[in-house]
Amino acid sequence: MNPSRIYGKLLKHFGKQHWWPADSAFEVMIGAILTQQTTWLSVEKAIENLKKHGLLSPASLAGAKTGLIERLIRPTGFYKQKAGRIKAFSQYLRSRYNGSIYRLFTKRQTHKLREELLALDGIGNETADSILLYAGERLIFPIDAYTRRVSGRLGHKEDDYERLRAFFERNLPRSLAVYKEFHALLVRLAKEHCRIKPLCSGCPLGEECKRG
DNA sequence: ACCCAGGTGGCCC
DNA sequence: GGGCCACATGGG
Repeated sequence: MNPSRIYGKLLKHFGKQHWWPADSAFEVMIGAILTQQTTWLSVEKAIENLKKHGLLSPASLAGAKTGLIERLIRPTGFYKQKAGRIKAFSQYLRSRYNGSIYRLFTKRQTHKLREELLALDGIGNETADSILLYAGERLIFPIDAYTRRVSGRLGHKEDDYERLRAFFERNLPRSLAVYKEFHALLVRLAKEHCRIKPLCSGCPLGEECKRG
């Protein structure tokens, strides 16, 4: 399969997705943790709750009561785990970077930053890469379950995270805008057409899909 | 009453 | 390297 051609088709069919919806890089990072294994609608509610309580900055979240964070993010599920993780993440930003997202991202090699993020509790491959791309403006292509499913349907055998990421990064133009948009488009496509019960009518991929 | 959601970490072999 | 499991609310 040719990712660039797929990207063109999806963009033409769906239009721009305008990811990542957030008011700040920190909001992107917190959203990236909250959105694990849940719907974006739930994350929006949680983010709204945090905002209402003034808890959308590293300093405020780092000092908040864990029980309060749990209550505010409950709709996203796994809320005890996630509350501890976003608090610990905020404390890490506070102690290591004085709460400055700018200091976190500026003058840092991407792969070093990636290793550093991966070492944190609750930040795995996809979350780290979403943060790097959408909050850090790094040329990293995140692989999520939908991207895996779509590339499988397109006949691509590779399933290993790093190899799949390398494949997309090798075959896409080196453009932040393209990376951001394509990842979002793949999610959109999979949601509408590649669920377990496939809804293939109207799928913009047509004959390219080799399901089964 | 199921099944799924923009994963991660722990444990096992 | 892989396969299973817990984590948990909310919507179809």
